[in-house]
Amino acid sequence: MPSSPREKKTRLILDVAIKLFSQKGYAATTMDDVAKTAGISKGLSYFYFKNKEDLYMAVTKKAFDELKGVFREIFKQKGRNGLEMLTDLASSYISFAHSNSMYNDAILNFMGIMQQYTQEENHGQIHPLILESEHFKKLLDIHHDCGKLGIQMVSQGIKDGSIRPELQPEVTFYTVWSMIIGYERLTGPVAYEDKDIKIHLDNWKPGFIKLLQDMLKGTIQAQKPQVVQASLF
Amino acid sequence: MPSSPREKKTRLILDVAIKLFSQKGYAATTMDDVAKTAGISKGLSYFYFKNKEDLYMAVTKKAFDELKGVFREIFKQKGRNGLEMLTDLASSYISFAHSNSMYNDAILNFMGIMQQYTQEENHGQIHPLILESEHFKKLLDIHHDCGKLGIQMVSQGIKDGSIRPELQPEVTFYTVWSMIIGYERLTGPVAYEDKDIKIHLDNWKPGFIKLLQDMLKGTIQAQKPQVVQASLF
DNA sequence: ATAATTTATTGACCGCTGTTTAATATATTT
DNA sequence: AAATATATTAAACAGCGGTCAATAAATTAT
Repeated sequence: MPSSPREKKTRLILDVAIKLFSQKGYAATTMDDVAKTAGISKGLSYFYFKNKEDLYMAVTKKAFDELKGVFREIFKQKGRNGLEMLTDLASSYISFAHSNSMYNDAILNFMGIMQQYTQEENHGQIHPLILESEHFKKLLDIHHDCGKLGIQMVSQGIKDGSIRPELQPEVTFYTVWSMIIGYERLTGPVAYEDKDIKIHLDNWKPGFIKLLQDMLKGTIQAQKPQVVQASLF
Repeated sequence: MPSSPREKKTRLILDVAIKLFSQKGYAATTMDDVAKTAGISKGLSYFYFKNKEDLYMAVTKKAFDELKGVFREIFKQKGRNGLEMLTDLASSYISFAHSNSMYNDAILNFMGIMQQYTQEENHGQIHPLILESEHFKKLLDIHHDCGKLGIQMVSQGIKDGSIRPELQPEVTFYTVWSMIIGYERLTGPVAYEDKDIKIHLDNWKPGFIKLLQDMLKGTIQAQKPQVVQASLF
C-alpha cells in the first residue's frame, strides 16, 4: 500500500465528507464546508472529485465496501448452515445500519438511483454526472457481489437442509434482502404510540427474525437440518 | 365541496407540482418552473406553500391519501380472508408503485424523514421547516392509519384461520410491510444479468408473493382456512 | 542545471435556485 | 367610502454548486 500523496489527499477529503455527512446529512453539508474542514480551497475539492454527487458516490462505495465485508465475514465462517447465515445477515445488517445510519442512507439512496437507472422511463431523471462517475460503475458491481454472496447462502441452506428445497435461491435471497432493507426504513417510525391499538414494537426485531426464519424453513418440516461442516470445534 | 378560490389555486399549484415532479423528479424541478407552469409569479407560490419541502409534503400527502385508499379498499371488500387481503395488499402496492413511481418515491422519502424524526441523535438533521409543515403532522397520522388497517388485516387472518395464530399482528404486519417496501426499492436493480450466476428475476413477483404467503400461513398446516364472511354473492 | 511539462492549488467569479420583501392591486368588511 | 384583509407581482438577496484563469510545486526531458 504505497498510498501516493494524491491518494492521501483523496482519502482526507473522503474522510471529512464521511464525518460531515454523518453529522449534518448530505443535503446540509456544503462543498465549502468540506473544503474548509479539510483545510483546502473549494476549487481543489473539484480537482479530486468531479462534483458533490461524485463525492457522495465515493462515500457510498465506502459504505458498500463495509457491507460486502459483512456479507463475506458471514459467508466464510464455517460450521454454520444457510439458515443461520441468513439470520446472522439480517441481524448484522440491522446493527450495521444502526451504528452507521449515514452509510445506510447512502446505500438506500444508491438503490433508489439504481431503480431509476433500470427503468427506461425514469432514466432521464438521474443527474447525468452520476452515471459518468467511476464510483457508480464500481458500485453496480459491488452491489451485485453482495447479491451473489446472499444467493450462495440460500443455496448452501438448501443443500444442508436448513432451508426448504423447492425455493429458488435468487428469488429467495432477494426476498430476504427486501425484508431487511424495508425493516431498516421502518424500524424507527413504527415505534409510535396509539390509544386504539397498542403497538409494542420497541423490540420488533426478534419477531421479525422469527418470521424470516419460518419463511425460509417453510411449511414442510420434514427434513432435519444436517450441518454440512461440523469442522474445527 | 365549496372549494374556495384559495383552495382552487392551492390545488392548481399542487397539481402542477405533481405533474412536474413526476416528469423531472423533485430535485430537478424548480420553483420557477412550478410557478411558470401554473401561470403565476414565483412569489405567489410561497404564499400558498411555505417552501419547496412543504410543497413536497403536500404532494406526499396526496400519495398517502391514495395509499390509504388502497388499504381501505382492500379491507372493506367482503368474503375474503386475512391472508388474501395481505396478498392483495402486496400486489396492489406493487402496481401502485409502478403506475406512479413518483408517489412511491415520496412515500419512501417520508419514511426516511420519519426515521430520523424518531431517532434523537439525527433529529437535528431534518430541515426544521419540514417539522413545522402542517402536512407533515397529517402525514404522521395517515401513515399510522395505514398501519392500523394492516394490523387489522392480520388480526382478521388469525381469526379466520388463514394466518397462523401464534403471531403478533403488529409485528407481523410491519414485517410484511417491510417486505413490500423493500421489494419496491429492489425491484428494478435486481434484474441485472451475470455470467457466473444466472439471475432470472424478470418475474420475481410470484416467488415473492409465494414466500410472503408461506410466512403467514406458517409451518403448521393444521387448520383449514374458514372464510368468515361468505356474504353477498 | 535548466527548460519544459505535468500536476496541485488557489481565490475570485458565475449562474442557478430557494426564499424574502416591499409595493400594489383586488376583494371583503365596516 | 374608508379601512382592513387577502392576493399578486417583480425585484432583490443570499447561499451554494460548479468553473476558470492564474500560479505555484513537482516531475520529466534536454
